[in-house]
Amino acid sequence: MAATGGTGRPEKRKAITQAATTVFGREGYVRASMDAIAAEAGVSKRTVYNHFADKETLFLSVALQNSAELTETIRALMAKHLDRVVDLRRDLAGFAVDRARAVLSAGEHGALGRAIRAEVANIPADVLEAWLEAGPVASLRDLAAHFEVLAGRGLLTVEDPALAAEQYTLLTFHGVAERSFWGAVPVADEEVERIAAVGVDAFLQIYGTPAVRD
Amino acid sequence: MAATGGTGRPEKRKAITQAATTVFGREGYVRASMDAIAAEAGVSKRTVYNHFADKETLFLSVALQNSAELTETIRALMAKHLDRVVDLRRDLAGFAVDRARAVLSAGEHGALGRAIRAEVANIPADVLEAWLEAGPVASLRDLAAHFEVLAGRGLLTVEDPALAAEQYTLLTFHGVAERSFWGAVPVADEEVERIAAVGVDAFLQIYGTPAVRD
DNA sequence: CAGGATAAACTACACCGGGTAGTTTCTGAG
DNA sequence: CTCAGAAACTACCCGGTGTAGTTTATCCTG
Repeated sequence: MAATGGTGRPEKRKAITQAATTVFGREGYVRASMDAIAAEAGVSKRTVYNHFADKETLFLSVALQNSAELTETIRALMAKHLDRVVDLRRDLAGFAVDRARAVLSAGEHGALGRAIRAEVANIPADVLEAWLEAGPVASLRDLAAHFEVLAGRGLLTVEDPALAAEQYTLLTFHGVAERSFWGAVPVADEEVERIAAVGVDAFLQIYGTPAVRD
Repeated sequence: MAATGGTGRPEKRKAITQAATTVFGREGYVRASMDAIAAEAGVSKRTVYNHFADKETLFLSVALQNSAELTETIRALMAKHLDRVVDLRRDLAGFAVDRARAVLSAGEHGALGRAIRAEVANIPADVLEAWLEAGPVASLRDLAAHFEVLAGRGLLTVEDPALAAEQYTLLTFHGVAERSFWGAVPVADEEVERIAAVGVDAFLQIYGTPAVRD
């Protein structure tokens, strides 16, 4: 019967979610088996079902958790690069590179995002919305807030910070994301840096103040 | 044993590839069953295996075919909007809207692309490369050629046509593609038009000649 | 040109080995 | 006495094959 809630020993639960993240990220939802997840967690299948009602519940749970964690990671990268900007072009490019690496690294950080994108047609609308809200939408909002500050300091000319954040993301990130199929295919580091650089160039042609646009 | 080649009655073969495109697009590779494909084609399962060695061969075959067809569709849209440009902003936006609709329509045109993106980790590298070459890469090249012509006419200031084509695609298309998860989630028509409009605005701020940039 | 033989292709259906989600039962440990 | 481990069990579904009989196209013969 097992509630979806916090039944059972917390450390087992942690091991299960960790294992599920790994296996779902590696195999995708359909291919991943509950046996494999239990084995990866070093736990019996009985224990898995003691913590999570069924496969779908487990998947959606780790998906949401992963989304929030990744958003937190990106938020930290933003703080690192955009809180104390001295060289705008350099800092924007630095954030772009770090974010691309964080999301598209072979590790399971972004791998689960691939699984969600693959399974999106079979995810309930409200859960999908929650995932978006905890992940991409939140990051976009964070970035927009940073751009607003930078505009206030006269470093950017931004009328619609949300739009600027989206276009920055498109120009510096989505090209790599698409090329690497969201991390499934490796992309060389220098390629990531090159794309970040030309993306920031383009971004600054749109939003840079004259002092920085050249 | 059935070769992958041209064995069997051509019309049956056509029915099978058509059905496979539909079912793979709707269900994804793993969920789609050969029984379902045979049923959809109105053909016995044995006939399917008479034409295609196995499930993977069938999938990769229709994937490649679909990629080429979609490229041809987009090529036609480019010709329609960009061969005789009179109002650059309007024509660039018109192409963006039409392409987004063509690729992201609920119909199976782009649905198979979702299946490939979902399965990309399990696709042989050479087949993936062929798919890219017949699809996205080809479209990018076509678009770059058009931009070069427009630059020659003094309508755009373009040093690297390939880069301009990629950035145009990012700014006017990838935002919608991501938002709709490549067609899995519907996007309102006016939203597509809005994104195309602001995307073209940004693009022209980067590449427009002074006469058209305002 | 008619028509029947021939070979290739297709259908229907049963079948196999294997794998899956989820449940249950029994056992042992804290 | 409660919870978790181990493993077997149920009730499927899937990819792929084998077979026996039927359709379809082709072509040769009269």
